[in-house]
Amino acid sequence: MLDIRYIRENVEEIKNNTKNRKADVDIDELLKIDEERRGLLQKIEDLRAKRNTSSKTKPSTEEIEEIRKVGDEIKTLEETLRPVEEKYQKLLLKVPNLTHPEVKVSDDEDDNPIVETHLEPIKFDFEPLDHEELSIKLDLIDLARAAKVSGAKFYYLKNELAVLEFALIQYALEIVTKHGFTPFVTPDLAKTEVLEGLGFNPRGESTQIYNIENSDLSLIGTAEITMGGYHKDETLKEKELPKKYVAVSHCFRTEAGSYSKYSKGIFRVHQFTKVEMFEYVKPEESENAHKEILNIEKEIFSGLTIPYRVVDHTTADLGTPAYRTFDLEAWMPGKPNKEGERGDWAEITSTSNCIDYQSRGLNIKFESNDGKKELVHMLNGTAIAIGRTLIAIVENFQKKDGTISIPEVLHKYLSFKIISR
RNA sequence: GGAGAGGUCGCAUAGUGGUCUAGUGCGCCUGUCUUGAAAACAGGUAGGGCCUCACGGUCCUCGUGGGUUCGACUCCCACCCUCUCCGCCA
Repeated sequence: MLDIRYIRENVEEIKNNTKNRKADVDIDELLKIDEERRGLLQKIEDLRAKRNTSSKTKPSTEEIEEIRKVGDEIKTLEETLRPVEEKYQKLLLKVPNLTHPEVKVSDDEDDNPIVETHLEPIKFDFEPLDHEELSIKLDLIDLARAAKVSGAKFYYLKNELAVLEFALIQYALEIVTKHGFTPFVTPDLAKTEVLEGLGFNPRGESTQIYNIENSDLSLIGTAEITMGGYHKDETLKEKELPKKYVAVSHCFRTEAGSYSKYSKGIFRVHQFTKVEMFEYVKPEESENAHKEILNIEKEIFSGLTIPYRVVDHTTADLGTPAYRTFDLEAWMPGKPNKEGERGDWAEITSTSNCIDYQSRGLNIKFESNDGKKELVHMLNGTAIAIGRTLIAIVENFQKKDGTISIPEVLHKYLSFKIISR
């Protein structure tokens, strides 16, 4: 979340930012509620102070009667405050993070500037299939039975693809740990307070998050949740920073409201496995840390020889907690482009610098060597999202004879170099 | 899941309705002493909100949330976590 004091003191900037980011939150309303809240708080505290001094020592009968009235008054005001406080919290959580000055202001989500492109899209001397057609032909996924057992947008991985899941995890872990990241396997569920502190909205309308009935737990949509919550309510020492983590988890998404979006095969699913990088750094280091994470993502996909490009999210496409976000988009020969032809770029990784937005929400600080305490900066980035990477491999490395070759960097984890039947 | 014990200021402990605005020890910081250090002695040692230019004031937090009471670390209820034993289980 943002600092309410900052919002109060920079109203125009916040309003402008909120508009640029197409966030659905009324700043004037927030400020009004905030004022109301502080007014009530002041009254309550004055009354409490009165009661505290009166009740210090044993009061007389008349005094008790008087204090009781004060108590009743406090209770009434507290009841008035409660809904105000709730509304205030709700509104404050909806205010998006500040935006990096280099981010392009746009109201078009598909307007993300292309930073660079690595490898040209692969040219085929035959009509390439999409991953669904190919995978079913080669008995690598089973969507029909997944629909029977779990519903639409679930899948079984079979044969070589099932094994590839683990090879990709190992490949990503090997590269990322080489850069000094500590490996983790995390819980797949987390508490509402953690989700909210990180800027996610687990219980709102059209949420992307599955909630567990009769509990305050949600299925995580990314290990960003569990690794971001890892140091909740902690004060880290300056010398232990940066903390660099890489975590394997399952990710669950309801995909509410995504009916019109591309969802062939396993492109858009309710569950997938992902290896995620997460960092806690000093404020002055977050910009460089963000670049480093992006470079690791590039290293991973360059290693796989998958064509990709890097895009820089516009204000319209930034998530609530992000200050700046870069995506890698891989070339997917089977995905139809806007003109309906086969072959398009598709998001395969995403890395965000959330600066102090999440650390404020979760109360994560660091103590500098001279004893000062300050909020840390928090960043996340995909090392590898298995499902979409499988799509990229299957589609890009398909051969005319219907087989699929496996990128060389993965060979050491596998007993096969080609998928054929 | 059942039975029992417990969760207090960085750590360890005391506190069973009103000098607890939480004591003591350790640790840490400052000072005295010392060439320096140690020891000894003295003092200081949480976080957050609100008001204030500031000095400062005030409120909240003893696992969490409710309740009883003029007043709750202390009493009642629910929940969470840890430990021991039993049961179940990959």
